[in-house]
Amino acid sequence: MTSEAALLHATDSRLPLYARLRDVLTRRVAAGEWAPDRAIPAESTLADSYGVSLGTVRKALEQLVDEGLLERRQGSGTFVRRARFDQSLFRFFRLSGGGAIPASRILRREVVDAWRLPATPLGVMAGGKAIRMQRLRLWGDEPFLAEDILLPFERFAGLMDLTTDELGPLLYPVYEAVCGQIIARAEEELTVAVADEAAARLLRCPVGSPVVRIERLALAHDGTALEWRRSSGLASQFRYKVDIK
Amino acid sequence: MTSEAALLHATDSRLPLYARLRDVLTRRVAAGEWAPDRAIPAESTLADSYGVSLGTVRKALEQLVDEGLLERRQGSGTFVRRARFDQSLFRFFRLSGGGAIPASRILRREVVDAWRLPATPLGVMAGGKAIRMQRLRLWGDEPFLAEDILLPFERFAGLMDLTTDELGPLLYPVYEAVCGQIIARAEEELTVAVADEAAARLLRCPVGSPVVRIERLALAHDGTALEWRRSSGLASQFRYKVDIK
DNA sequence: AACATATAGTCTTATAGAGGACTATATGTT
DNA sequence: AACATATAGTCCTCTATAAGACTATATGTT
Repeated sequence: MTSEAALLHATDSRLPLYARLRDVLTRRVAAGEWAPDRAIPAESTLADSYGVSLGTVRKALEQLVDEGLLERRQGSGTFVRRARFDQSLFRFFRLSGGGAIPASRILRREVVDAWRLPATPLGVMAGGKAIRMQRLRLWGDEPFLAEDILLPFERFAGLMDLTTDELGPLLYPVYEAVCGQIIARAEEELTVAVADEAAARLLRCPVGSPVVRIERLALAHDGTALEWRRSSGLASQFRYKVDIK
Repeated sequence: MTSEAALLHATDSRLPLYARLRDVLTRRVAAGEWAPDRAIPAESTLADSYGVSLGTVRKALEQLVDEGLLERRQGSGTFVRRARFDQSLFRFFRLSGGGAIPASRILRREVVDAWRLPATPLGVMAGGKAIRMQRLRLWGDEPFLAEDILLPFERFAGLMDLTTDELGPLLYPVYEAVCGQIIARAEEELTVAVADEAAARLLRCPVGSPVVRIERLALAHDGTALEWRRSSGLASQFRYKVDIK
């Protein structure tokens, strides 16, 4: 359409055309215009809509694919990518049994005043109430990860209506199905600590043995913080591989 | 030239043209045809040489840039990228004082029979002799990393002619200048362990305190293993950030 | 010697078009 | 109902061309 074309060319910064188109499309995805796993308009359609050439569209899409926002399937279309990083655990922990998802046991679930929390993560949930969950992840009968999860109540109130059994081992799909909240990306920070009494009891290890601590802030497409969690895992199970170039 | 063009089109796999060109160029870089920081032929030249269009060359180069093999400088040329990952420490350790390189102290340097080594890394140096160095890295007067480095003697014999002072805080430039060995990439694996007596003494920490262990295998462009090292660092200084998508 | 200016060479952006490859759906046949 | 085949729609490869932007060097001027 001419309206969209005008809109694009109006953002008359010094950025090249494909970069402007990329930013425009990012905003449309962030605004939730297309649901995850849904096809966005075809390259040729976009080219027409915005009044640019096919190559320019392709270059914009290419970057968004690299960023992990989109996903292309030849012959089928270009799709909003659904983040699936519960597998991130496998990057960090050496877990026997390939591919399968470790079991979860929810130990606690409560609504708390956010401002009462020990260290409110980044002031995210300032003011309001928060849902707090404690969860244990285990491989078979062996616990290897203790999690402390914090969610802003107003967005995730629906969670409290479910039984803990209904929550299942993967939370992010539940967030989406029950609360309509979609996790787009996350920032993780790893450090090493020693197990305090609580952690030692949960992980069945001696007090003072080393644990890896993972703090994760999960964000929506538009950058608002949706979930914070701190996980403590047995350091003996920890392993991480990197390729450096 | 026609010879090169023929060579490219002869590799008549089912791979697209740009992928074949990419592989051919990879081999030329790996063969050391262009030194690091040296410009390779211009895009237009390559297009002519191989008898393909400019767009095809650009797509091939693009991938090599993404892989970290090449580097483009507008107006100037396309260059073989020099791997500079001594900064990888900063990804893993929270070091006060931004940017500066931590000091090094070489504690030991000797030639050993490779087959005598406790766990010959990947059987790399099988048979021959090896250079073994022990090094301590410190921030000011604070030691934070103890390194055990292994090199195949036949390639790195020249190192034994230098004083340990001449080695300096960065080894890879020395490898290149003195021995002509260029590190292209590396594989690292991180685990958590507890300090044994030797490590505790070096790092000035109690025996049994948690340490992060980094095992690195550094490789040449053609994939031959050039250096293996195991570093142990104070876990209290360890921190690693990731963005997940 | 210092500074401005031109110039050649390089990568970058953008366009247009043609044919191929792949996928999902519709259609027809058995 | 099951299976093959056609078809439309999508992304993918490759070509060709033109003008812009940036860098380094050469040249000229002061």
